[in-house]
Amino acid sequence: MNVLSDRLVNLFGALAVGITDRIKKAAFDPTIPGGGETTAAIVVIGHATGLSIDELGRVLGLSHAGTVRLVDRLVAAGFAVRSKALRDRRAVALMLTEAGETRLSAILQRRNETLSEILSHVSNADRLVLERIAETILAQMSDDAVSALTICRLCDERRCYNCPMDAFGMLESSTHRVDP
Amino acid sequence: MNVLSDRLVNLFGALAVGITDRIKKAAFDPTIPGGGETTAAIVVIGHATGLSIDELGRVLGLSHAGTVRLVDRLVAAGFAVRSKALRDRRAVALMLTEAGETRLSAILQRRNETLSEILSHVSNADRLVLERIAETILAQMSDDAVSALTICRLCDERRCYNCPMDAFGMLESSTHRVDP
DNA sequence: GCGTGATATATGCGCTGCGCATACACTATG
DNA sequence: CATAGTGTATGCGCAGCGCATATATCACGC
Repeated sequence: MNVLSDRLVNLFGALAVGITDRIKKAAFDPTIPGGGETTAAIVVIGHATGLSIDELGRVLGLSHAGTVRLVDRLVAAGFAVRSKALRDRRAVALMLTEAGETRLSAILQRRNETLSEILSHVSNADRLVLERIAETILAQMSDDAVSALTICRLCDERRCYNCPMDAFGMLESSTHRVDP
Repeated sequence: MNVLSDRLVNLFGALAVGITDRIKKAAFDPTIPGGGETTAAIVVIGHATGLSIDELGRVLGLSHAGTVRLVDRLVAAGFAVRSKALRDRRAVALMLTEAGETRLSAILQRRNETLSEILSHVSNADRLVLERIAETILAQMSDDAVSALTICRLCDERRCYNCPMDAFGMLESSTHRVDP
């Protein structure tokens, strides 16, 4: 067993909590109805376009009913649509509207700005180590596409070249994103 | 301006979100009534013993009324008590009961185990760098005791030797913790 | 000492988001 | 074509929170 200092454990935990607070605060959009994970829902739908309500609920850790209401709010606000799934006529294929895509871009931009500002105080050499550490830990924190998407539910995955979470595959119902 | 890769931004953000999820899941105690930040309240009261409801509310980011109800739940469950503040007879000095201390220990232990397991996959050399990075970032993320406590609201501060957040001082109403 | 504004706490009220139970539609398998 | 399984939707009630307000105490000026 390695020597693992209590101090590192605490600093690392505090860092995660503090950074997450900042991310959520930055990503929060008051024009999107509903608090909690509603903002994350837009990111997830944008990334895994065509996913079902059931899958979205598992990614966000919500009950089925809660997810239906969340989607109701998103649809009512004009940010997402329920379209017909290709394979399964029971299922719904969720996708963003133009307005939803606009919100998504704004969310991701604010998130990226916040994180960039924070990371700007870390030296170039340390950034390389940090990237390796993050990659190592992330790779062992997920089992499947759902848990990977849960962790990445506020990520700008289009700008995550060689994302380690791609190894966990995609959701059943989501269509492949076509790169612009 | 330094070169800051989009990939690092995303991995770092995903890491923070994923770790925070794990921490909150580990810290969550079903025997404590009320979700949300109720668990964190026990940690905060344990650390800043004697703090007022107003201060607790600012640390947790809740309204005054919400904090009063949170404390109501904690008191009803027997985990905390409202005692009389020394200086100000309007204010309440919050402190944990024996049962509350027991819960606190269990919460912190589960948190520490979770984080230790995650960090066990990081090499010793990288841990040194990670500790330095965390220290650097944390030091510039706080302004005062309230924001420092917010970030540390799930920390085991008794095991955080030379904690960088100590630089931001203590809350007005909290009495100094006496080391055992 | 006394009045005035600020501060700390407590409570009535209503809203929102969520989960549970249930109903319905479609699929899959025999 | 019957039966079990899966995906979605909805009635219902609850828990947590914020807003507005009331009460007690403090701080300060006169």
